[in-house]
Amino acid sequence: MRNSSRAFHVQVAVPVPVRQTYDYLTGGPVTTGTRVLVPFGRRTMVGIVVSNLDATTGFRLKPVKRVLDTRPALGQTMLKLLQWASRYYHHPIGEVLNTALPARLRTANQSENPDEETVYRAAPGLEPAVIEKSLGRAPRQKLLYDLIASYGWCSPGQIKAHDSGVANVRGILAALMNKGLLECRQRPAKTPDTEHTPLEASLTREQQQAIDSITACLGRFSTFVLHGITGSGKTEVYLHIAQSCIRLGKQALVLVPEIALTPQLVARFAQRFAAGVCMIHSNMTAQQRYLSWCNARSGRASVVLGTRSAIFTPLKNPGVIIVDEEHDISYKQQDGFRYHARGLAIKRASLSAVPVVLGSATPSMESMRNVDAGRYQLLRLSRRIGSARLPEVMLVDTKIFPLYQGLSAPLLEAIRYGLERQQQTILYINRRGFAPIVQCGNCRWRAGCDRCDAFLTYHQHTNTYRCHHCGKIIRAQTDCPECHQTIFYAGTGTQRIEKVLTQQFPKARISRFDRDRITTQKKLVQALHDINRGSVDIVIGTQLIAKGHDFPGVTLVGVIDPDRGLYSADFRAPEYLFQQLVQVAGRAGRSENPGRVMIQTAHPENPCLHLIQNQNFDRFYQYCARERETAGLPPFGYLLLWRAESTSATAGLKFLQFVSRIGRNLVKSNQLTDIAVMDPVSSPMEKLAGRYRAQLLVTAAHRKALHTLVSCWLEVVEKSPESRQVRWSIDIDPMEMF
DNA sequence: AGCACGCCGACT
DNA sequence: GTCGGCGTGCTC
Repeated sequence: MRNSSRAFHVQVAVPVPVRQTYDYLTGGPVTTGTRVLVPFGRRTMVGIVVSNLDATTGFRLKPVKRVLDTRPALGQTMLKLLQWASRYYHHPIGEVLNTALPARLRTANQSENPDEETVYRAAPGLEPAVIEKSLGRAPRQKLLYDLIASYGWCSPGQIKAHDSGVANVRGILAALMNKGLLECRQRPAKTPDTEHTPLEASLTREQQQAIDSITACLGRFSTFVLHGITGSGKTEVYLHIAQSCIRLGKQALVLVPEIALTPQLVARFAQRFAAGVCMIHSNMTAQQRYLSWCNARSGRASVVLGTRSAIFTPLKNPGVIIVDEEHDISYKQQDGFRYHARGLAIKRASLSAVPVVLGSATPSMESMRNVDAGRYQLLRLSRRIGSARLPEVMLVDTKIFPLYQGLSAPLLEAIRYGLERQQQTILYINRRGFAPIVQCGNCRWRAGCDRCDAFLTYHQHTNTYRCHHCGKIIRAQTDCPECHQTIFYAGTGTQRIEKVLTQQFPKARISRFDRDRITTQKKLVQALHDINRGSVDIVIGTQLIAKGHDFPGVTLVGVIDPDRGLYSADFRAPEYLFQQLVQVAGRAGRSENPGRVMIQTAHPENPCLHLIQNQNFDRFYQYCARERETAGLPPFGYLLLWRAESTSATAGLKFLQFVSRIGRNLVKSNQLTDIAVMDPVSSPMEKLAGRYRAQLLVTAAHRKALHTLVSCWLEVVEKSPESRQVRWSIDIDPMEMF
């Protein structure tokens, strides 16, 4: 490649798994964050300029093929955030930058300018007879044509907003254009009207204090933990803060764990801020996401509401970042670039000098530790709004009250009591299907998945055995494949509870609320609606039911089987159990009628359950904190997990043994204290979907030393031929260890 | 990640 | 004698 007279060099991050950038020649300096088309080996790729250089590298540099943006796709703050994230998570910069771009910008396709929109009007000067002839046999085209003719210049968005009952507006517009009945032109995109419905006037004193504290910090960085018990009105606080931002001409970024599961929160924002809200989630098409991205960047959207990846949405004028249900582990990406959206939210807020609000009924240990250390400010909502009180929680000892088909006599009695009074019940059981145990009564053979280290669950409705880990489905058998004796089904899932209740309460209206039944967003909304208008008496649900829904008619919550969560290998199990139970318990007693929660357990003496019973978050936090501090676990120590997977049973472990040898040598040679490299082990579920997984845990007392170690460690490992034998990854601050 | 180069088994 | 297996190495 000729080294021409062009004097400018740029460093470009290319989306490949390599911890390095590549230099190219340009005709002049290029603003960092700009997308460029570059030759890369035999390929042509879209990269991002990360810096301009004046020094020559000695390489025979290739020139950039084309500069793709007039305005950088990644702004300076976003670029800084992503470079920080790349270092923090030790993930290649090119891949990090790539995940932050909307899919539409990952290719060189010349994007139409989203700041302009196409508007249409009826072509002038046409004879009515001509129009009649063209549209006589196309009623939907006629409807739309008449609408446009009466409107004048209008955009597809405005046409859709008329809700004329016509689907496929764009297709029909195209048809009308083809017939020559419409003409079109470009115009600057219109800012949606942001007329708001008035905010709730009556706030509790605590709500008002929280709002005041946060709005007082608008314009500078500050981290708030909003600890609000279930039903205390956190959403109202978010809405007020967003409102204050908008008044200052700024935008609010709101993260939620899963948009599909929080239609009520989404609806409240949409109601308040109308067209000013834009959504970012995985069910949208690439084009829809891109439009939301553009609306956020141009400032047209005043509220951006999205899941984990929405933390990468550019904002013209950031005002506040809100992370709802901040403890939720779905904020942690579980593959590829394993970032935590809460962590990025805090970093982003500090770079943008805006406040960040972490809201939860059960804040994470990490956040509470930061409160203790004085880094975050704690705001509390300790009372429910209106006349609602927190439910009373009882433990039902199943050693005293034996279970019949998963249900104890006191729980059945409580359900009957509720039915007589037309009050609703939620039964929480975090296990789908009919029975999780499929076993031979004679030889003890048990049905397992051949692709995973997991047993199969019996699903009665379809008469199948299913693996809940890889999705494998096989036909149910009548007798044992080993000894041909009869197979029996033991244990309890949602379907069994449904069947038993139908027998026990034949007149009750029972609805099952799990992934098998609720398959689409539409069904979810329908099911929530049915519960809220009282056409259901008993709801049997998994985690799906626990998240953020407001059910005013529910007075009883029964927890069928929390014991699996009590004695798990994962040190975070008590925290997760607490979060889950507080969340599901919070569904009870949200209006005038007091609520009751009954937890069935064979271990009523368990301290964790006691703390849940008292719903004393602070004591629960202190209890967990003591244990974690003693063990040097997060948030008092730091974790790093090497993961490896392979189709061979031993390759992963072998690779990690190699990795641990290198790690230990580095620890020794650098005299690093307080860092422990454990032994590689098979993952708790070693085989998953046909692949064998292993992991290597590293603990450290200080983040900085661990960070430095990882950098050297990776360098050595990546250079080795061993690292090419298996698929491996590194997980900073791992949340789940399976 | 791709994509090519490179060195050993079953085929026209 | 070639076609093609996937191990190894590089991409400014």
